[in-house]
Amino acid sequence: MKIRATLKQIAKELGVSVSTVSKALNDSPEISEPTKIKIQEYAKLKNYKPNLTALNLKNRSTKTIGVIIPNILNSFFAKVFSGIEKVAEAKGYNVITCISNESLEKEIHALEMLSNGTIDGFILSIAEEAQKLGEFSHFLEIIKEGIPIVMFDRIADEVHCDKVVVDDYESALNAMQHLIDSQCSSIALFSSIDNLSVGKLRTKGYFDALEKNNISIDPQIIIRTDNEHEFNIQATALFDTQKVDGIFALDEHASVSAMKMSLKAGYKIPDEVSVIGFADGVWSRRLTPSLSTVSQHGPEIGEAAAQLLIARLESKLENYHYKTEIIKTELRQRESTKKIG
Amino acid sequence: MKIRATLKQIAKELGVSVSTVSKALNDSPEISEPTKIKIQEYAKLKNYKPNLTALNLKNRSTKTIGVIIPNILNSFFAKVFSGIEKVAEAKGYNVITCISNESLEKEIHALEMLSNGTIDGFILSIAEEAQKLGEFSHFLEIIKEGIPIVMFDRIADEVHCDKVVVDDYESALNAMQHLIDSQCSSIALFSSIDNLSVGKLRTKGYFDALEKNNISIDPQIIIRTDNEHEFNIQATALFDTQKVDGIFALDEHASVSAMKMSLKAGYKIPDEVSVIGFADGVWSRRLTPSLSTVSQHGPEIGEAAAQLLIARLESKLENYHYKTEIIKTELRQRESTKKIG
DNA sequence: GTGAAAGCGCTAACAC
DNA sequence: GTGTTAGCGCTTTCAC
Repeated sequence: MKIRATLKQIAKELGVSVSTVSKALNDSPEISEPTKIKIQEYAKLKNYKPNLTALNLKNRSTKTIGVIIPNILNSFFAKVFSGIEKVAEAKGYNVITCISNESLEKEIHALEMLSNGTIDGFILSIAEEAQKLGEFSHFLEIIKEGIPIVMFDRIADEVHCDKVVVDDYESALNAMQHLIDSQCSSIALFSSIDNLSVGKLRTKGYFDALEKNNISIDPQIIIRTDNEHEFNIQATALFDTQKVDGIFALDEHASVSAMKMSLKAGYKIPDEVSVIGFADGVWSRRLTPSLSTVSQHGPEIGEAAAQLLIARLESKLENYHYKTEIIKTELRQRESTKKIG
Repeated sequence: MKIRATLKQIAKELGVSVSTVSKALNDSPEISEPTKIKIQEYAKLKNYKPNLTALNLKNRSTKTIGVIIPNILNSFFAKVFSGIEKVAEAKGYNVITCISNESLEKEIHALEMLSNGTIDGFILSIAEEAQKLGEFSHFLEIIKEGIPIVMFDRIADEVHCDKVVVDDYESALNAMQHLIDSQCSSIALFSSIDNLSVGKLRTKGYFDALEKNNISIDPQIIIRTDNEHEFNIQATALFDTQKVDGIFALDEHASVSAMKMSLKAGYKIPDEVSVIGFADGVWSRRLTPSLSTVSQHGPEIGEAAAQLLIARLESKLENYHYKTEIIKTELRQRESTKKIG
């Protein structure tokens, strides 16, 4: 194990001072060409790399972004992450990642662990548990310490910071309108994320779309749960007892279950029942029939969040005006919904 | 923006020396109880957190693992990542993540960017481009600098380091045997990852299984490509011209295409054609019919890799004996294959 | 043009 | 028991 070359070492071996070496390697005009060349070549030979930790200490900045994601196995978050990483990489930032696993405790721990000089700022989406309990004081603490936070997707109005969200309410309205326009009149709501901010917004879109179109609400065909197990029970029961001609699903599990259960119940999709859901695009296309989805542009969300954070980190003047950026969704019509002529 | 509390500051405000504060906060027995308490309470009040960057500089270690992943949108890597993160978190390590996006250049860049004191060691899976070109010198460089690397899944025999792999060859043999035992005699090979080390191993398993069972090789029903586009062309052609009663697919795209195209071609699965593939378990279950897969235990791979790396980092004595750990796969029989009585 | 010295925040050996 | 000092690796004034 070769030990890493340092300025001091090079200086000694070349019989010059540390500061000369430093300046030479930074191509300072103070240093004469000959010495500069000599030092630079020697450094290359020795494979010298400046120690970033030391630089960070000096600069009081680490060029590192902390990302806290509730669940990396959820492809939406993986996509957002890829967007963050892309922008970060382009701007010379590192990304340090923690997974809260939807747990408040792990979220707090991650925040603690990184808020000690390791990172310059956070990008995060709130853990389910925190959102369910309405517990956001750990974020406020961090912000009070002067570390900027950008929240995406699952946000909290109580926390003042930059945010990137999807127009969940609008996109629900929109998706519902599409179902209604294609002659669905008895549209079920499928949600296994009723505890999340985004779930609530989408649900509101469902109700408002019905109201706007003078369709009465049928509580029998509405499933609002906060976990997959309970969802499965209720959905199975629903298929046994109710008839629907449309399903609006608020999350991936609900979307796919809607498809699978409809097929099993003998429905023809989309002739007898249309399905629209929030789900991963690649996999939705792979289903037979393919699933129409509300596409959330995950990478763009990540990119926007990273832009926002880096902009704030690099703006000298403190700008107390927090921005909330809204990324538009898109309705992807595939085979699970009827074409509207 | 409140400025972060430092030892120096606290020392001044309390009228003691920096080292007293440091010792008090580290609960050193050298310090008397009263002062200790006084200092500790004041520190808590000021919300003091030791600056990790400074500590890292002092300790010449960062308790941070660099992870380089070819593509986070591939759920296999996301799973491995979650395993890495879990172990790292448990052992008090941070995880810093880069995505090579299958590009050699980005892989080199990530390696460079982090090998300057930012991280203590790497966990990575080789980018497709690097593997295709057989270009591994950048890894050797890093190892020569004394930074340990653990490779997983896509590895290179040329690089001596700790490794974690799946028994790709064995699991291919195994999956093939299952198809053969369930009376498939004309089994297609579907691969869109023929350039990867894992793809080659699985392919070898395919051939050897055929040979062992005295089934002749039919080149007409073998698709070996290194990209999805070319794969789609060849697969479409195959379904137009050939008849098969079994498909062994080496990657997710090939697996799902096999299902979708079979259904479209009017095959009954599994009665007329059986399909086994390497693919994500959750989504395979969601397909109709559900897909039988070779399950790779992604999280376990990540956990093993992290264990291996941390063990090496924390072992004082240099142990030149590199380990290769093999994580067993499991054949998950679902609806796309016939039950064997 | 080159070097000495201070300092980023922290710890630890060594005085007192 | 408490303080002084040196040093981790680097940059940057300020002398020379």
